Amino acid sequence: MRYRREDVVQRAIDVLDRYGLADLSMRRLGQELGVQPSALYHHFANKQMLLAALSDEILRRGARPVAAVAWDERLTRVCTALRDAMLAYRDGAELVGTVMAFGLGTVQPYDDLATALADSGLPGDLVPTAARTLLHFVLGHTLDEQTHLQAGSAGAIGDEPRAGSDFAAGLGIVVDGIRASAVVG
Amino acid sequence: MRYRREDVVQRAIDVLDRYGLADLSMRRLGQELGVQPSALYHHFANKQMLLAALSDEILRRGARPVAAVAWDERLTRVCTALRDAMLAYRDGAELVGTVMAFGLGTVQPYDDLATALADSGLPGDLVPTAARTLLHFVLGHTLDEQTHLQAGSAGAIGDEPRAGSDFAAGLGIVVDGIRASAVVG
DNA sequence: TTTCTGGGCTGAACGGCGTTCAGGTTAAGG
DNA sequence: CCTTAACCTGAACGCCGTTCAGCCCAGAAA
Repeated sequence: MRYRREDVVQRAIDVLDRYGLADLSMRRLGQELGVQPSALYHHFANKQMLLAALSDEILRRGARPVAAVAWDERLTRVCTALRDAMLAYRDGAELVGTVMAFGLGTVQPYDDLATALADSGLPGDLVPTAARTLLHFVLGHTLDEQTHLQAGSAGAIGDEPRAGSDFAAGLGIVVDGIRASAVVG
Repeated sequence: MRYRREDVVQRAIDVLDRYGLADLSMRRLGQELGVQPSALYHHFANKQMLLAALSDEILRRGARPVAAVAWDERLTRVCTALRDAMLAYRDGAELVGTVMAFGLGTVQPYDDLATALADSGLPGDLVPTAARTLLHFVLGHTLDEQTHLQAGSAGAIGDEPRAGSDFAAGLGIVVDGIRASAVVG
């Protein structure tokens, strides 16, 4: 059985979802494919690049077209779609977060936010700042949520549920802040 | 030479600041102390606990008394102090971030924020949400900033400087959002 | 059908890593 | 001086990412 790049990505996402990021090693993935670990280096320069490809694929699968609505509603939908995309796979938020921290992978999420912010009436030089602020919130909140969710489902201590509405509330705060800067500025 | 727990923490912070988190291994630290790696396990149950102790110590060293000023000014100072504390050591933000993600280490930063938010007029059930939102922003922004700073000082591509004022601007957005919820709610 | 070619892979090794454990050593209080 | 507990040794276990010389075989070209 010979594989192409996309086959490896698919299988890696399987392993990620079943065993978690910590157990997604090159050796494990090779074994899962019935292949030597070194074979993977014909598809990816190193593990970082493989992870970047995983992150991109997960975000691509979670991408949803955003309707042309009011900028704040649109912003909410983009952020929620990003969150949902990461929550769709085990350790998805951790994966996407580390890939972005290394400066690898798509900047699609940032671009989506910047685009939505263009209609907000925000002064142009605040758009990148606002986009990054939203990104940091969504990444941080989702990472937190996913970690606690998985810790809970692993039979750990009964962490307060902290409903998904907490995300909406936190996002509301940030969007309100953007609105304030948009109206005043 | 025999060491106590705090000696190990001090030396580990040295290694962290000089070589970075990736090169802070138990073997490396043992070697730095002239001690077998296994000796470290008499002071810490595992590496995670050591890192948690490092994180706590770094935050403790950066702690500053916050004056009794208006809640928003106070919030800004607490967040800035947290950022400064993490920026004071190489990979400080990454360290503190991972320790908090694992649910280890102090919750001092969270408590400080929650305390400052108590005077904001925010409805009580929004205080935890707002505190976490601020925490996610500060952690995410500082991690980003520190990563790019260090990449830049390593002679990499000339990333746009993105002045420290970007932090203030982003923080301003979130604080504005809190003010909006405080006034309306 | 045969030849060629290059993408995919093997197998072994290198130098790391966190962690465990049985037992030795040493500083400090009685 | 003796005891005791804290501290440490040395070796091993089973992982990890990555490199490299060379083999194999599907499919295009002749």
